Amino acid sequence: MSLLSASLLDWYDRHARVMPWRTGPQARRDGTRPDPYRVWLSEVMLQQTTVAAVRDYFARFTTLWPTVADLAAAEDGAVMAEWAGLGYYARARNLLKCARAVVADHGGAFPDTREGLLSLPGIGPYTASAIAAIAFDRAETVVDGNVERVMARLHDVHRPLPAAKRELTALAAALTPAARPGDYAQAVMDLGATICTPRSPACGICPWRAPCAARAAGTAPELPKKTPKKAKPTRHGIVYLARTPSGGWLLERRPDKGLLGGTLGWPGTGWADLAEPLPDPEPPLDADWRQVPAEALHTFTHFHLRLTIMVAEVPDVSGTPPARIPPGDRAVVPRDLFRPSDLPTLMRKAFDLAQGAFDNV
DNA sequence: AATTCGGGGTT
DNA sequence: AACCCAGAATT
Repeated sequence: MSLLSASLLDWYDRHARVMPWRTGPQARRDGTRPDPYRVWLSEVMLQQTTVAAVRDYFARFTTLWPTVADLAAAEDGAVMAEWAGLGYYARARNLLKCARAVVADHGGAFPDTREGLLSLPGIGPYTASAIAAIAFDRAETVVDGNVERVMARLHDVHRPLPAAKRELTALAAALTPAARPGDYAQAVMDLGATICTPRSPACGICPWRAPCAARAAGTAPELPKKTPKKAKPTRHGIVYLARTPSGGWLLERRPDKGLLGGTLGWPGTGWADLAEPLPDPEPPLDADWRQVPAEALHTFTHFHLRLTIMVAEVPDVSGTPPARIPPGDRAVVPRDLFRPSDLPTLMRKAFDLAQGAFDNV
């Protein structure tokens, strides 16, 4: 093991705060291994998502579905409902595909190699390495945003991302030790998350202070370089919230592909750029629609959205459980089966504004 | 290589 | 506002 790797593992042993879903160095010495199901679930949830945002979702998922077999047997709509608010909903769809593939094709046990894991839905280069290293003690190299930043600074790499990805991966691989690869992987990421932060890195207390090239050059705070991103345009559309006298709501499940794919929401128009012709208002049914005097404002990865909200009272019809609404379809969900927490954040914003409008009538 | 995927916290 | 986040899939 290199001196660099050893010094980082030493730092990790002294400073690591063990994540709730992991066993730490102490547990490893007891001979226990992390549950691959929990490692997988946490790593998928943590893709582009902060630990604070994930914590409650992870607890809920593992309570509802303690094993991969339990999750594989779950209803699609139930999983989408529990994922609501966490974002990147393709992760939830792939989560189910992956769980069902593990049960159907691997006897209910996750593959224990990087290559085997890579073949599963929703598991890419990072997650495959993370599971292999953390759950199965394989000497694989994890490269996430933290590791990219740490390597760019340690070696003073000025080539911008994503072009520098291959170079940074090679630099990280050269440091990965054969011993304790899972702890080492978490150590590099912890270093990036707590000391080698994007801005104002705490170089003074960094275990790699001495060997860090960017620290010596004074370039640490400006690394890694990144190619500039495009500005976000603003789009807008209309949603229609229909409520029945008994308190039911007309909901639809979006098609599985595209933005918010597979999630529950309100019927509405498409979303057009402000410079383009507005989408034709097409209410889902004939009613006395009233406009709510407030818009739902939301920002996605690559555009801003302003949603006009229309509300109306419509006659009662027999209801449908939300999880039973198939993709592309719509139905009235009875009052006692409707949970606003089942909605993605945009649709919940619209609901909250409409709710206020109904209350004021 | 570039784009499409959420949402919230930090600066 | 811009940037960031234990990225993956698609084009």
